[in-house]
Amino acid sequence: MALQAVQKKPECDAIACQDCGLYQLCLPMGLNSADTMLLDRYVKRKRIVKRGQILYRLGEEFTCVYAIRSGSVKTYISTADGRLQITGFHIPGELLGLSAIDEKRYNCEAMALETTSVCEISLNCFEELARQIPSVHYQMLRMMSKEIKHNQNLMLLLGKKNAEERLATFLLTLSKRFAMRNYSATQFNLSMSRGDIGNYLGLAEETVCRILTRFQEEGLIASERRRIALNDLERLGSIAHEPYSGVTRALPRVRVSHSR
Amino acid sequence: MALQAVQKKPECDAIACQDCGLYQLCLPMGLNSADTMLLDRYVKRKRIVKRGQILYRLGEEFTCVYAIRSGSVKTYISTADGRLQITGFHIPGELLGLSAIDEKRYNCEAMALETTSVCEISLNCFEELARQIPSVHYQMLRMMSKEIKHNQNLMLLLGKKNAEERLATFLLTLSKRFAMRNYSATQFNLSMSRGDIGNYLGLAEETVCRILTRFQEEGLIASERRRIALNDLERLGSIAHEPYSGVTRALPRVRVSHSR
DNA sequence: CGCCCTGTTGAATCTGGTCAAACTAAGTGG
DNA sequence: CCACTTAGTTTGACCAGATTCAACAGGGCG
Repeated sequence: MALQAVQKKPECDAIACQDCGLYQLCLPMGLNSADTMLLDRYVKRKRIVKRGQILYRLGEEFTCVYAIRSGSVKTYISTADGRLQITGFHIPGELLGLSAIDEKRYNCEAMALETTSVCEISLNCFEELARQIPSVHYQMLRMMSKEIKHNQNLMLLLGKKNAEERLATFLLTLSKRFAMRNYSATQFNLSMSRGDIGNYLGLAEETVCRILTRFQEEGLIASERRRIALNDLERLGSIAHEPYSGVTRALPRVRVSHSR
Repeated sequence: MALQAVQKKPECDAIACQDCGLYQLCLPMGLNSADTMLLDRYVKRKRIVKRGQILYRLGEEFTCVYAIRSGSVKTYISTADGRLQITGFHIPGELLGLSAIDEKRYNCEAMALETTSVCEISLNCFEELARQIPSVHYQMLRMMSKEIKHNQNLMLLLGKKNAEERLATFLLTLSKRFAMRNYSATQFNLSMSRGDIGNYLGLAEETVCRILTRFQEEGLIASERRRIALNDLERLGSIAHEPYSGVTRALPRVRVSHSR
């Protein structure tokens, strides 16, 4: 039954897995080599988009999901009067576009932050894939569930955290995502501008700068332009005030908090 | 193929559909009477929770999804130091808990805002249901896709809108959801407190009050405590600055906006 | 009937935004 | 290769919207 995850050991090798984010969808299902072969057939086109180019537009017909191979992408929505809100930054190994399933139209716009290579998987192929390997459906549910959780944490950040907490949270979240993909957790470069970071976190560009300098003065980080090093994950963590995970015990005593 | 929605006319009657939110999952699939019968078998328990009682806790094992029959529920997450962020208000006909699928634990806490009646559908039953009616999977994807879109709009609100815009957006969104379920779009009562509204919108309780009074002075609404009437949907809409839908043309000229 | 919770209003404070300007890095074209 | 342009980043001064603190009013429930 698809709803119960098959938890065999994955057998496709790490290189192939890193090569294309589509594997992320199937890896946790424990595909055998045959399935992995099968998978390869469904990756139709590889596409390169340059910095600033659009991968898909808001409202455009939902035709493909995209798996990022290298580079990075931002997704954003906007008010009718033109204010943008960046809803996510996406790095290699991540899958894009799935949430368009309901309306058959992309519900955000995706723009490359740097030269980016993606796999395009057409919807038809994807459906065929799900027919061949039923637990793909379950895997899709898991990924969307993960995205919902991520978005809820972002809502907590936007609704309740102050500027310092937002920046610290942002840096640590990035760090964890890089670490998960075997990149350095303490040293990486930001493919997005200060403006983008501010936009994403609900802060002004200037505030982002000021707080980064403050972090630097306090020895928490070292940053020069896009290059950044996290020198004190510990202290950053205590600044960030991560969401409560709830595994140890019930929620802490309710403090019907106002924001901030 | 499940990914392609079956778009037959629904055949189960409206009363049954309103009776239990589970139908919402199946309605758009165009179930025939036999399937509808089948569905009934999977609704195991009905449960009544009183105001302030918890439906499920954060981190608790994912055992059931809940369909709201009557009343209303708030869901929220929190920082480790006890600040809460309400992530959603839920009204009759809506389904709760689906996003726990990834981690097999509820990723938020759900509390009744008033005396509320829900259907508990155990995961096992749900899986059995999906086995019997394959497009249930597809329907789940659609619902989660819808939730993601909703959350993104909330991120836009929290990141870029000022207090007036937030309140106007909130009232209109509620109005639309009520209208969709054949309740009045212009007159309803808020089951949540001013504090809850403020928490949800990233504002202080006092700010919510002040702006509601301002709206009332300007004749946009009439409100006395929990009872509210929207007198000028038009003008509320222009205050709200709804998200750009993207159907007519490309995104408006980029204005790399700071927040507020 | 009185207490308590929710909602409302006022005044002071402050975080973070806006505006302006300088500076740096990276292109770009002559 | 260099002057020039452009985009991105940083810092300072000032300001405004929203929060905080506080006091009070009114309903509803025990």
